[in-house]
Amino acid sequence: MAKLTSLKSEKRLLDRQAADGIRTHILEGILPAGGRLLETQLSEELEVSRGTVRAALAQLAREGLVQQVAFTRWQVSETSPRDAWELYTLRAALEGLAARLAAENGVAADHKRLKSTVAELTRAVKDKRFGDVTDIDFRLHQEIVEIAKHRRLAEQHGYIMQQVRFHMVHSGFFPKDYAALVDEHAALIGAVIERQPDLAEALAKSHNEAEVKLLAAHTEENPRAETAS
Amino acid sequence: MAKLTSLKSEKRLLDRQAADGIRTHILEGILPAGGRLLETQLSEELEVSRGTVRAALAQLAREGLVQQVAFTRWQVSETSPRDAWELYTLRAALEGLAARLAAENGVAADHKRLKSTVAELTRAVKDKRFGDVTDIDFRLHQEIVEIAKHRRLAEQHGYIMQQVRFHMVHSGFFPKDYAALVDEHAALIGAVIERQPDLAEALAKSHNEAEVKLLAAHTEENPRAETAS
DNA sequence: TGATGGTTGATCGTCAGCAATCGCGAGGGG
DNA sequence: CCCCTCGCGATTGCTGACGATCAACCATCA
Repeated sequence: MAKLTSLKSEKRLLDRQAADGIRTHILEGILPAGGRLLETQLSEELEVSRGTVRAALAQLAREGLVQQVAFTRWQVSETSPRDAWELYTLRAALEGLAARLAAENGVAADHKRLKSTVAELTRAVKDKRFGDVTDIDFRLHQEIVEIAKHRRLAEQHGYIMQQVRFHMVHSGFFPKDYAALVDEHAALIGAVIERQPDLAEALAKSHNEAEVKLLAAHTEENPRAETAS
Repeated sequence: MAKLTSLKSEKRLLDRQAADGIRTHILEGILPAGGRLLETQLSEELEVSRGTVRAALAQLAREGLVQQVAFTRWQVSETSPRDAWELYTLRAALEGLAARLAAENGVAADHKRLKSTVAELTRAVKDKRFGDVTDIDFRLHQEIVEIAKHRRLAEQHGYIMQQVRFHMVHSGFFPKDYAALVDEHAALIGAVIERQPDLAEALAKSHNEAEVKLLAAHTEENPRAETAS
């Protein structure tokens, strides 16, 4: 008998699927930041019951993409400069730990995968396929986290990166200095492969600090009327 | 006319209240690790509907105290040495950031509160009120996080600390060297008050690393039949 | 103008019920 | 005796409908 992949391995609970659908809409920017979400409308569009929609919205609220105003409304989260600062500082702390662990634990196969992704990133920058650059950038950081073999870290990092992506889409902030971006990633991956935990952690942190400074400059230039927390 | 206090200040959504009730039971060790939770039974005991119980359990699952086995059962999470390692490494990263921010941002009132809590901790150790020591220890770390003024950090730290408490209750691990505990906390708070971010971050991390080593020794001495992840 | 009260529409919580799935033991075959 | 299969009971997953509660809007009236 040939090896079969389980059919039900990807069978997911309905509320998760509903959350996936809404999440995709939010991350693609189809739903505007601060936009209202109606339970009944969502339940009709997704063809699930209102209870299932409520469970999905609660999940998304935990992920930080949606906010619940008790007894009143559900809405897509807003983006403020304060949020961006929180995301990048927290991301620096988490990725610092991830880089350290990856440098300590990574095996040859991991190193090979990282090198391959860095090469992809370099090619995309050289070819000026800037749309792909962001995706590969995200994937590279995710691979480091996976090598760290830390379930809770991976989960938290995933939520943070989701919010980073959300913030990028809605604030129009994207990296600009692609040459520096490639250099920083190459240095970080080099430290991981050469098993230098301290250096890897430091590079991961400084990489994020560089981005938070760029973001601060961006929000200076593009001030928005956002309510302070 | 006497001033009235808002009635709704403590009015909470019912599913949150249900989650609070179950959470307390779990954190006090009344429900054993791995113990099964029946939706029907909980709804009868808490006198809420099954739907509300499901919402509460989903919330607790997101907090890491409960696990959902699809179509089969809800159960209290298990504690493994791997979990403990994850909790302490992640906690070190988060508290490192918190200590850094607290050292940068703390004002006089914050410093006063920290000193007061350290004094409480010192007194409790001197009086050998070891039950109180743990609570004050937790509160001290929470105060540092609050001073950092970082919403997402505070949220994540809260969830982690909840799981740490859960793990302590169910694994029987408690600090032993109370003198060193007081010294480490005093040094950390000193660095925060003297506005030395680098030192504060380093002390917060080493404090947690010390604990993870104690824990490793503890699990060596008290091996349990736990399933590896 | 500004306070009052009513209307509207949304969320919150409950309930009864059915479908989907799993665990486990009885039963049968080797 | 062991192993496999089947079926039953228990539990979870999901639905639709309902009443209660709450916020926002609007008309009324002093």
